[in-house]
Amino acid sequence: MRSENEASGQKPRSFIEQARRAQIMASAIEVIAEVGFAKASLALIAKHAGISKGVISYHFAGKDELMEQVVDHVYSGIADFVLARMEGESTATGLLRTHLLTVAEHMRDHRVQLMALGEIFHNLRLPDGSPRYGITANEELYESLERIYRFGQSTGEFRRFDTRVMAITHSSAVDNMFAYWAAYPEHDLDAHARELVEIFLRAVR
Amino acid sequence: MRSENEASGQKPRSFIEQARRAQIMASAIEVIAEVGFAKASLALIAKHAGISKGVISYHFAGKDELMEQVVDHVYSGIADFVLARMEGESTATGLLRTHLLTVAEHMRDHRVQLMALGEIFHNLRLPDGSPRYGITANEELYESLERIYRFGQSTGEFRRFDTRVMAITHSSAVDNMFAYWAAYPEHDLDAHARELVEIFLRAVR
DNA sequence: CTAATTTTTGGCCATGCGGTCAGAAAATGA
DNA sequence: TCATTTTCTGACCGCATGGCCAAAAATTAG
Repeated sequence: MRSENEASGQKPRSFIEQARRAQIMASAIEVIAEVGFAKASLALIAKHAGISKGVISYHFAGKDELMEQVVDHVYSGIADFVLARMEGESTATGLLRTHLLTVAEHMRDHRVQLMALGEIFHNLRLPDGSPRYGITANEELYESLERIYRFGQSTGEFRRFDTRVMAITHSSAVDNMFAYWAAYPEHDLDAHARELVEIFLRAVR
Repeated sequence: MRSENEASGQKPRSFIEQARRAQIMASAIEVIAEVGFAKASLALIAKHAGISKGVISYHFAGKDELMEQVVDHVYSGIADFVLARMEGESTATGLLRTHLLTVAEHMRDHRVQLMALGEIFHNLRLPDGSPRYGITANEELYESLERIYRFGQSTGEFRRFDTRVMAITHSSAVDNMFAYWAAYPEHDLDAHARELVEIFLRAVR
């Protein structure tokens, strides 16, 4: 989303600043994936990175900003990868198949990042106690999936159905494919994704 | 699972004991549903129940036991309700439809219980830091869903497919139907469930 | 009624948390 | 080289947590 010298903000980040932020985010991802969100304290993240705890406070406004940066980083990594692969597709069927297979392929190489993403997603809360990212944070994803399904309906590839329910179901199938594979690493991710293609293509036909 | 005087354990629970445990569990459910697992402290649960914090320690071995009792209680509530409704069904198609519709019906009347269940499921950890209930806690559910799908395959109602992937997808569709409705209470739960029936029956046909 | 037992209270404890800060160290620039 | 700025350290703060316990209160038994 942000290249490196946005017109909006203040001075550009120094080299050290960028490197430290990246290092701290990477450490946070690894710690969260290993011990879970609740036990991923700043002290532990700092220790794992081999730095003093104060450095995190120096480079980030607080724990919440660090977590949000991690989410942005990991999430845009997925989006960039998947959207690039979908660009060539012209049919709704092709878009659907490519989306499912590409997401699975990306998961294979980003296990810890996605585990951390899920932990933060489920646990981070605003100061008032309400979830920072709840289901409501999926709205953008739901809308882009609905666009594919409506496109398929408009071309006659797909039957009529509630596109919102289909998008929710699709999204949850992908999330749980990852969660299952994260718990059982020997599970065949690609085969799972191919099964999902079959399931959803039959469901919409 | 446990009626009221199991042969296994020690002395039966006194009346006061049972009442207090039920009261504390109910309070825990409401507090967790409202402020989330992380902020649901024993102090808050006690205050919400109008009792002193020490009472909880007196009636439960610790916070973990309280949480596990809540999970057992809510979970067996679902299982009892859904299994009773499924008893009359003789076809795999009927079992599948009944399962989806009955789960949705149960959700409608047990919003806070299920919100609390989800919070505990996602957040409770063993002393060593590993999840108390992860995806692996779904094994029993997956197996019972797989039994339905394999039954349908054996009668020729359903095509051949990977029953494990189907069970995971089915289970996640139900979980997210609830999560979406919990976030958007005006969402039509019954219509959602009927869409799921359509989706899965087409997927297996 | 009295003694024994169960239950409740409210304060206390050690622990770990996120965040802050003064000063040391390192990098930068003239 | 030396002054200035950036970066880092390690100690410290206030706070909330889960758990503990002595004593009070309530209940039960004889």
